[in-house]
Amino acid sequence: MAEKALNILELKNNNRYRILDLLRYEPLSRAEVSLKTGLAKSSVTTLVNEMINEGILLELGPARKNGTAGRTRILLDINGSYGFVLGINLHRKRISVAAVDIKGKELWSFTLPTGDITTIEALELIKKTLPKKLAETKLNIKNLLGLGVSAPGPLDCEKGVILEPPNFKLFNNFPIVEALKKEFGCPVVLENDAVTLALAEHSYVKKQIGSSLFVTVSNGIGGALLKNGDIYGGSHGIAGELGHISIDPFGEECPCGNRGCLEQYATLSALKNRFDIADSVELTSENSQKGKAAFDFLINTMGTALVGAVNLFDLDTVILYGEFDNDTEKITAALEEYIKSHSVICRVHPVKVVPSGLKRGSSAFAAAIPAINYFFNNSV
Amino acid sequence: MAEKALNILELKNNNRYRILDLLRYEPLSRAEVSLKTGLAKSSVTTLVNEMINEGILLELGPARKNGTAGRTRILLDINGSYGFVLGINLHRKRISVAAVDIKGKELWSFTLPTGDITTIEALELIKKTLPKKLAETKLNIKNLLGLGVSAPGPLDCEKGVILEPPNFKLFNNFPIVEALKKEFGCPVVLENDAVTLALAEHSYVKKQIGSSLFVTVSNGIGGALLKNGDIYGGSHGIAGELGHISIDPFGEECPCGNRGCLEQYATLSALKNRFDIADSVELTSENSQKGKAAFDFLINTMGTALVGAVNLFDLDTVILYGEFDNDTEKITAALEEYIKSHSVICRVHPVKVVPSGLKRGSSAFAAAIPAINYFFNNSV
DNA sequence: CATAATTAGTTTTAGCCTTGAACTAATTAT
DNA sequence: ATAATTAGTTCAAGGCTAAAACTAATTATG
Repeated sequence: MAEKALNILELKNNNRYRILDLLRYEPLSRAEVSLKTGLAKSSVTTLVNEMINEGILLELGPARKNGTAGRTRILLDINGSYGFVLGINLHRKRISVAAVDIKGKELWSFTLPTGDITTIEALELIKKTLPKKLAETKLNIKNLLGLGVSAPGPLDCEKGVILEPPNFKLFNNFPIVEALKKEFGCPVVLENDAVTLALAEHSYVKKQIGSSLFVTVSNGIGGALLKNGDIYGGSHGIAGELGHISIDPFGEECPCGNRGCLEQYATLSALKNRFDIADSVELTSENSQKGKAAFDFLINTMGTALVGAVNLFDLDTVILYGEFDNDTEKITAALEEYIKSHSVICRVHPVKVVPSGLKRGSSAFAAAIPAINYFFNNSV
Repeated sequence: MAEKALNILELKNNNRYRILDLLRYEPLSRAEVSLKTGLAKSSVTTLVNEMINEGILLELGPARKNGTAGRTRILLDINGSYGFVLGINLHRKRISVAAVDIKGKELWSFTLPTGDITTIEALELIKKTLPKKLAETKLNIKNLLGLGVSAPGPLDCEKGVILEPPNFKLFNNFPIVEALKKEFGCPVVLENDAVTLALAEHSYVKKQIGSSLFVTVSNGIGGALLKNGDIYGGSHGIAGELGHISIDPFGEECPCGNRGCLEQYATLSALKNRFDIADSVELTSENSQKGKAAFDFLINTMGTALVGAVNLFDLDTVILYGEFDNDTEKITAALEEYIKSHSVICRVHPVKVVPSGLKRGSSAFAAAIPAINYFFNNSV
């Protein structure tokens, strides 16, 4: 209700966006689009045929519905080759880049190790490398429909500025969005990396219905909150900071200012230090006592933070992405059990904890998603 | 993006609702409405004049803008006497009811002590008492535009059912919305009590911009999350359960299943038991050592939970409502200080902690708000 | 195998909504 | 007193969607 009123000119666009948004998840016939949007069949015909002429949509050809009479449907699909976007993930020690077509297909990706580079140097690196790579892979910059940038920690997405991230000095307070917009002449959107991963999971792995929390575990612990596929961004687009939930107010001091933050306990490196284990495999090994202790510790600490999140957010799904590749199922099952027995809400609505369907190293791909979203509906 | 597409018939209604929604907060002229909605002046004229004819809007008469040339504005306002709604707050030991006109003015309210009553008896009591009171106060049931019901704890707002609340057996799993709809023949909406209070604060005390958490402290501790005035309801409309955030995983068992829940520490009765203090006055008294200890304890426990909420939600305001009437400013100031020094986000965006502007005992009034919202925009 | 039934998609006409421009109305600036 | 400014209205024009009647393509049925 807070947005501007719709004038009649925006109405058409609005309905076009709605149709596109439906087709992003699965090919549908005109009849099905009509049913799902509530628009009249005739309106769908008009809008769809316009978009086919413009090249955004494709007809996939006839497709039979099993065991029904009547004319065969003609499935519609987004035309992937209409254009593409670039995703750039900024990381403490590397920058990774991916090209993704508007259907969500990754065209290529690569990683640049950066080491101790300055902001200006990093920007120059991006400016030089991207056009070269585009030329090599025969992608025309004219078809570049947008650019998504993701980074850890607090950002100001509206202003397009990365804000003093802990353990991350690159691009500190630098107006990266403005700089890239100027260079590449396309829309540029900045988003938290956990947010982009959550959106990627929702759009291209499994549509998230209801309220879900996407948790990333690597150097730090990040999180992003989704409600029916929309990000809940909080006041400054930095909601979901699970890593700095205090699970022990008398615990060690954390660089963030708080004490006993989850991030100090439940990352792989923290567990390695505390329990002297070798790797994530040892966590779920039957033979290692140290591994078992570390596993229990992980479940208790992470579980405590998640119970808080479940109670506050009324979650029904928690998605885990990151370091604990090995036997993720065992970890998610244990966390689910922990939450079930420690949350009020769960007595009524059980929470599912599942591993992310995204493969590791999807950050650059994920960074591209907000740019695709922006293309499809002018909003991240 | 998830809703249905707009057909042209809904467009008009949509714009009417937008205009009404603007006028709920302050009287505006047609020109200002045009500016704020983006609708053409001529469209505003048409829509507004229609609504004046229908009796929903009123012209307040000419009003000068200070120091500008031109014709005087004619301020528009919601017509309070167009109709009213009833709010019913269900509490462990009482039911309170309020009549509120659609401008948000409380017409009357009263409280029924219920004691150990059964669900059926309580329902009968409501069915009998309300029409009697309406007749007494000369309110015509024809002008009853809606009915809002609020209750503590987990609910299923969509289905209109109160779900096994802890410490609250009344209406347990009872389809209250259906029953009342049948009896009174108007829309009935069910909402969590903290949610209704948050909406009341937003609509009739101070418009909440950004992300805010409304915290209620009484027998238990509840919470509701607002983003630009819209409730973030979570998966089942029960987000914000601050009271069962664990602040000590090794603490006492809570009836909810978790351990060391905030609710076990930071309510007035918990503090009374733990520190042997007399009342909330003692908390902020200069002379009481016990009071000081209790105060510090309150700030630390509540602060810990709030830091978690701030980090997860990226809050910029926390609003406190409830038991700590005495010297609330001192408590909010201390909490603000605690959060400032314990949250990552706050280093970038300071969080404000403020006492609610609602007077105590606003539950029934607040319960009516979702019904008003429903009247204005068909959504809670 | 022909006809009916069913489902998909298109064409065309009509109606509704918003708009923009030109207007009236009411006030201040000079 | 006249110009400038802001508020609000009227009305013709244009754009979007809807509904109905249509064509198209397939399965069910005897």
